[in-house]
Amino acid sequence: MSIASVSRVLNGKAARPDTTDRVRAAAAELGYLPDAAARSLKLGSGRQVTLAVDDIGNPVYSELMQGVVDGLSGSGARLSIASTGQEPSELSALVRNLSRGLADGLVISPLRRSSELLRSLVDSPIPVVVVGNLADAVPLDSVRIDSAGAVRLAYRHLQSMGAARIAFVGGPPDTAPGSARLTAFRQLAQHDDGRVLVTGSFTVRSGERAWNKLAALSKAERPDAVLAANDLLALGILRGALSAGVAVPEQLAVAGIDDITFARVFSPALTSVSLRSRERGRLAAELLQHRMSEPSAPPQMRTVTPRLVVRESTCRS
Amino acid sequence: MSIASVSRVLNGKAARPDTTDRVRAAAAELGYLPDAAARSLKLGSGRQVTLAVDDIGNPVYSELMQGVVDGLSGSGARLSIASTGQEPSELSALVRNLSRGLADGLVISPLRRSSELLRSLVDSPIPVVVVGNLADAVPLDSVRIDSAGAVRLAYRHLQSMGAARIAFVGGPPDTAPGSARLTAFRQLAQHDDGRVLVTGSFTVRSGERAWNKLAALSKAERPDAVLAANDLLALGILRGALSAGVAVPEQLAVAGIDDITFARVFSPALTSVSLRSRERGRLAAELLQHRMSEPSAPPQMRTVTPRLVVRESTCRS
DNA sequence: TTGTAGGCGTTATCAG
DNA sequence: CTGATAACGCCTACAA
Repeated sequence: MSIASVSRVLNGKAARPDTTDRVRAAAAELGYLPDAAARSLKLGSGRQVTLAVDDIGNPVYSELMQGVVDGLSGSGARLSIASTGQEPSELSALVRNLSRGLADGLVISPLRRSSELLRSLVDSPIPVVVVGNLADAVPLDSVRIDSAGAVRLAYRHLQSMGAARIAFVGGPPDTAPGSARLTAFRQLAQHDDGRVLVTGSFTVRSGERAWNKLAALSKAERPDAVLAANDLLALGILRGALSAGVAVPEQLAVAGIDDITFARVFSPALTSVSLRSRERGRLAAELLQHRMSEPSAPPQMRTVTPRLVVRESTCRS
Repeated sequence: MSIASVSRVLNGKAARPDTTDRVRAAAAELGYLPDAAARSLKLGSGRQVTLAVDDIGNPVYSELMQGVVDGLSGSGARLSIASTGQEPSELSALVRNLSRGLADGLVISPLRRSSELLRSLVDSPIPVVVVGNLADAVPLDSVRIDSAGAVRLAYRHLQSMGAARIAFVGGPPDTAPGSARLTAFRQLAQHDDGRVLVTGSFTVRSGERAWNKLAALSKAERPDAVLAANDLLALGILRGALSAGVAVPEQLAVAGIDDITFARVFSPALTSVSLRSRERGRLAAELLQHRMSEPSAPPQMRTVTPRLVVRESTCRS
């Protein structure tokens, strides 16, 4: 029995039936498995896709991941996800060390788009798709959202529900979504007396702290609606308000952005603007596969339209 | 400049200073990166750990992952996580295809422990640590929990808060935690008239459906407390009860198991039994590293003690 | 201290 | 249709 025959049979190439059988039998007998490292070395690719995010603890990224799985399904590619989880912006280091053999394609959704990171991405030895709004000059495939549109959707909705003083609770302004959403709100509210609060992280904890600041305001200053830059912040506000005995939405309407799975579970259920994380993941996977099969095609772009999901936190039915 | 010198410098072996400098300069210039596949082939290991779970969408597994990251940090190992996400019990297939070169160690937390899966695990060509309660005869490292203790903690607590009729909402009985927690409850409640409901999945949706069944009960039969087999089910119950205008905890007390991050965010905050997912992840990573350095040591076991976290859903302060 | 050469397990080419 | 053989890129004796 020769090495070459084994390789052929296991890769589904033509072979005489009895040879095929003998090989299969022997492989089963010995528990033989092809060595993925060697195959990857020889072929120059191991059908391995990596998803890199800052914090897989955030439900948004779990959903993004589900989408990537959807988009990859049937292609035979394996997905491995890398999350720094601890230090933000360790992503740069992660990307730099992503040599061939570890991954053959990368989907990345970076909170902070430092120029260092972008350079690593452009120079990457493997195909890259970015989930986020890049500058047009960056020659990279990307899946984008209309941040300004998302904020506007929520803002107009709050107004239409009768809110007179809408406060904005933003995330860290040094992050891409943090700054985009903040800018969008300022744009909209420049003629209203909208109050703006900025927090240190996109977390429930930060949302609760933001609530405390809001609650300390004088009666006249206090908002009757809050637009939060993401759902975790919104949930923190909601939690704070409810604990303080403030009725939602009667005394305070609250809306978030992202429409995470838990948004509908909360009580009152959270009104939110869906950014279709799952679909974005799917699109990213498709772009990546296209890029892997056609490495020198011009950069592509997909844009996803935000959608308002009205629930109890802004509108008691 | 010779290949060997490059290899030596890049791996931190001794070399003359000026050689070192020249190599580094050239590497930076050319953007050279060692090919991980080739290195892995030669060395027989790529410092790559895989975490396999049924559904990374479940917050429990996100926390487990954080723990594995904690336990791995400083070891230089990379973590990649594999989630079937779609078909339950595709884990078997995943494990069977996990040849050398893809991963050098595996942490797995299977919902269903089919004998097929266990066989794959025992025969695996790479070290394996199981997060879950294996039969003692299975020669595998494992991180365990005291399921019966966890259920008892919640049950006794509900009793001590004055609950007279405690209903149990269980998960799928064909899963390991589903069956263990159900058995534990039956054991405890055999002399009480505790009602038992079994659901098809450990999800919020299933919890809501279970609430509908509970709500359809006659006044006399209706429970005054619910013990749910996990927090997602508990949240579903909570959501259902609140929507129906039932006061929690005054008319219905609700307790869950897992103590997911969102448990404290919910309003009323959910009483739950912590199974310390993050610590279990950390322990699993430690066991795995030990196993990788000492492949033929006898199987080890760690057990984590559950802890009751009392919050508003059982006890209005 | 540096260079040369062999082989890790696989696939692809080329004779038989 | 099958068997021998040459790379893939790396690390590591061993020789210089």
